[in-house]
Amino acid sequence: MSVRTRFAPSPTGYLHVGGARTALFSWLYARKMGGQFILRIEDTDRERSTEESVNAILESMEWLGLDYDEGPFYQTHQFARYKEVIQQLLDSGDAYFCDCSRERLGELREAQMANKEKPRYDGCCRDKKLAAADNTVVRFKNPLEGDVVIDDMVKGQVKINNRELDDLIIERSDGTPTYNLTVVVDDWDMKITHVIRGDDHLNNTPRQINILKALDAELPVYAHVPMILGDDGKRLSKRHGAVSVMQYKEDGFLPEALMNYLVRLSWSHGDQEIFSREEMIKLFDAVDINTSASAFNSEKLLWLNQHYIKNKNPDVLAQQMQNYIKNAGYTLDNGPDLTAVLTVFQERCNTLVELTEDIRFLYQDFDEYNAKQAKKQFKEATLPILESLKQQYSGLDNWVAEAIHQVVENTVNTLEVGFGKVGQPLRLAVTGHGKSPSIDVTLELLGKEKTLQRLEQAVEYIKKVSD
RNA sequence: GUUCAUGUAGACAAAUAGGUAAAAUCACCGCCCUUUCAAGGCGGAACCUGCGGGUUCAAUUCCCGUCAUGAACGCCA
Repeated sequence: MSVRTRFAPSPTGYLHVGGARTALFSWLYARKMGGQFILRIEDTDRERSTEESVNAILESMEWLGLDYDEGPFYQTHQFARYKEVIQQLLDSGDAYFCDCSRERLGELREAQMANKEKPRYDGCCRDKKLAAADNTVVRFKNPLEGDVVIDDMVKGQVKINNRELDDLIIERSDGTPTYNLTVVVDDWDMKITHVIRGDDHLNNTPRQINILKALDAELPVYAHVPMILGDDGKRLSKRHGAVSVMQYKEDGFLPEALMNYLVRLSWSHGDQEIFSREEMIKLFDAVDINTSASAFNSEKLLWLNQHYIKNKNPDVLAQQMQNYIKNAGYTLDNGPDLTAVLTVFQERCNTLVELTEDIRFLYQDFDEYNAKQAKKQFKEATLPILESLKQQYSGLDNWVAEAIHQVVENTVNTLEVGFGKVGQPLRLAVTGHGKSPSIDVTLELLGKEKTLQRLEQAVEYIKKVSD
C-alpha cells in the first residue's frame, strides 16, 4: 500500500518554523516513499480560526515548495461525517451521553488535584444510558484496563495504561465534535498510513488509538517528531523574533536555506550539512530522526543562507531581487546590469535584504557617509589623493577594470603612499560605506560619470569638514 | 500533583549489535591570504556524555533512583 502522510495545521495564526519543520518531515517521507502528501486544515475551533491564517499557511507552504497531492481539506466541511461516526460509536456502546454539569466537573477536578491525583472524569454517566438532551455531551467509553502500546517511529515503544485515561468528550453540547474525534475520523477516511506530527501530541495518541480500535479501523504508524525551541531553549514564541515563515522571506532568506536549516534540526545524515531538495528526499528516513528537542539558531541559518546566495545562478538571483529592491525604494534605471552586479556582490552578504543595501549605491546617489569610515578615511591628507584620482579618471576613456586599476597603481607610486591610503578613501567616496568588491570592478560597474561625480562630492565634503 | 517524553561542548549533532584517551558543522579565538567587506586555507579553545548508583573485563549506549525541562490531564487544537 502506498504511503500517505498529512500536515494538519489549525489556522489560528501564521505558519511558524516549528510547524514548517513538521510539515517538511511529513512531506519528505511521502516524497521519499513515492506516496502522497495531504494538507488538511483543522479549523473546528471557529472562534480562533481565520481565513487570513489559512492564506498565510498556504502561502508559506508554496514559498517553501512543500507541495501537496491532495487538499487542502477543511474539517468544517466534514461535520456530517463526524456526526455519523459518533452515532456509530453510540450504537455500538462505545460512547454515551453525559449530563454532568461544568460545575460538578470543576469540583471533581479540584478535589482530585487536592488529593494529588490526576484529574479525570469519574465515569459518573458511563452506565446511566442517558438519552440525548440539550445539555448533554457525548463521551467515548475508554477501556478501563490494559495498556495502549504505541510503536512510534521516532520515540520507539511507548506504553500507557488505560487507567491513566478517562472518558473524553467527543461531541460538545452544541453538537460539534472535538479534536481527538476529528483527527481520528479524518486520518481514517483519508487513509493516512503515517501520522507524522509534533511530539506534543504523543499524550493524545493512546486516546486516539482507543477510538480507532472501537471503530475497528486500521491503525496508522505514528512518528512523533521533537519540537523546535527558541534560541534560549524556551518554547518558540513571538518574542523570539522571526518565527513566521513569511517573515524569513521578508528578511531576505532563501527558501532552500530555511529548508536546509530545518531538515538538520533533529535529523542528520553523517557529516553532511548541505542538502539539496533532491538529496533530502533521497537520504531522509523517519527512523533517523532523533528524540530530543532542538533550539533554533539564527546564526547557522545565516551561514546557510549565505552559502545558497553565494552559489545561486546570478540570473535567477536577479529575478528574486526585484521585489526586495522595489521594497527598498530604488529602481534599476540608470545603473549597471543587475546580473553583472550580483555576480561580484553575491558572495559577500548574508541575506537578500543586506545584498539590496550593498548594491544601492550603484543605482542611487547619497549625501552621507558612514560616520566611522568617514572619520577614518577622509582626512585633509586624502584630498590630494582623491583630486589626483579624479583628474586621471576624467582623462580615462577606456573604462574597464584593468585601466582603472592602473590609475590606482600610478597614484600609489607617484604619491608614494600605501595601497590602502588610496583604495579605501576611494571606496568610501563612491560607495558611501566601505564594503564592496575589489575597487576596480566596483568602479567599472559604477561608470565613469558617477565615479567622477562622487569623487567631486567627496572632495567637497572633506573641504567642508576640515574648515 | 499524576502520567508520558527529553537531557552529549554556547548551538546543531555523530559515535557499527556496549568496546576502550567523544566526529563533523555553526558560533568563538589565533594565524595565513587580503585593497575594504566577505570568502577560502590552517590551527585552537570548549562537552569526561544532567546528577547518583548498579550490571559488565568494558556504558554516551542496558537497569534503578534523582534533578531539570517540555507535554497531556479542557465542552482548545
